[in-house]
Amino acid sequence: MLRLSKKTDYALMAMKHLASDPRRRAASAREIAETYDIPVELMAKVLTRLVRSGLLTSHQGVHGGYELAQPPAETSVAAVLEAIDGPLTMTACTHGDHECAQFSKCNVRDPLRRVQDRIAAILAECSIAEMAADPDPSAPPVTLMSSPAGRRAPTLSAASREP
Amino acid sequence: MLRLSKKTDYALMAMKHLASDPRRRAASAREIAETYDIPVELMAKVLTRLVRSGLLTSHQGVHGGYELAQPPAETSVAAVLEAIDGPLTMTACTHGDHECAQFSKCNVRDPLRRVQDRIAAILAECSIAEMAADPDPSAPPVTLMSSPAGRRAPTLSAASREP
DNA sequence: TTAAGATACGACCAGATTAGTCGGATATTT
DNA sequence: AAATATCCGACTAATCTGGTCGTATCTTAA
Repeated sequence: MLRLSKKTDYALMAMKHLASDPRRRAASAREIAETYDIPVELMAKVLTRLVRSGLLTSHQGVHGGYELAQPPAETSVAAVLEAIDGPLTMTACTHGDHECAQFSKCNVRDPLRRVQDRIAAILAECSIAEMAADPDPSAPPVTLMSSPAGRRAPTLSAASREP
Repeated sequence: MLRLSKKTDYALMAMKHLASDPRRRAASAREIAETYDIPVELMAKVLTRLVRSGLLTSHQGVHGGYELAQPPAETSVAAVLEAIDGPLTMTACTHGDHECAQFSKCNVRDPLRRVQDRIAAILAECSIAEMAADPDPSAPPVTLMSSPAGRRAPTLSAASREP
């Protein structure tokens, strides 16, 4: 059913979290994981993959954490998918692997490749910034009355969700 | 990686096979399976799912088999996917299932849904007829010198597609 | 009437993939 | 030195998937 892996979900959540964090400082794996109820170790694993792919930068030590390596408008959803799950492949034969038993006789290879290209285009067009523009249900879009000087913007208080 | 299941691949192969079969008569599961080197029982299972979804009609008995229930231009790739793997869902929460542990805090649900909608649109737009229009690599498009009297009309191939 | 060729259906198994866990190493700030 | 981090690999458990098997039923043709 063309489902995204859970790790990819987590990666996108983290990317959006970082993109919409007004403070724009490093967030730790623990912080992100707890915000969204994700197992910490798993979140950490996902984040290091994003670092290795160049989408995040990391900083160790007491006030370390992760930051976006690029402005959110320049990171595509496709890039995040690929960072976690490897190249986008709808079928076994998409990337050179002629391991599919039907390879020589397959009659849908080329048409499917075209469909895949169109899907890849959609994912490449959609940026993290666009996702971040979407109002976060658990964090009201705009400061309604709080943060007079914008110190701790309300987005952070995802913990104080409605009961 | 958004990969199609093997069963879906097989289903699409079968659909295209039927769509581009010039004879336009029922093809048996065995025939299709052998053409593409697919395990017969598995092919049969896939085909019955397509029947149950109304994309094929079946006919039992000695000269039975499967036929397209509709003209190929009216069956979308999306319909085939759904017949085999159920509704298209990129994420766990797409269709009402609030079973995802992150449901209440998820910040990417709505944006992802929009992405999914766009992908679904692509799959809905692409018909089996379009796939069949694509030349089948293992079956050269036109009879080069055979069929002296045109019993097996050479026009069949992709040429005879134009509603 | 019977044999052959076909679909229909459900149960089952084995391998692969995925989600999640654990333990330990290393870096950085206080 | 202690606390808070990332980093890394190995491991387990659960789920999913591809594929198999057995059996029942239908339909045609000899």
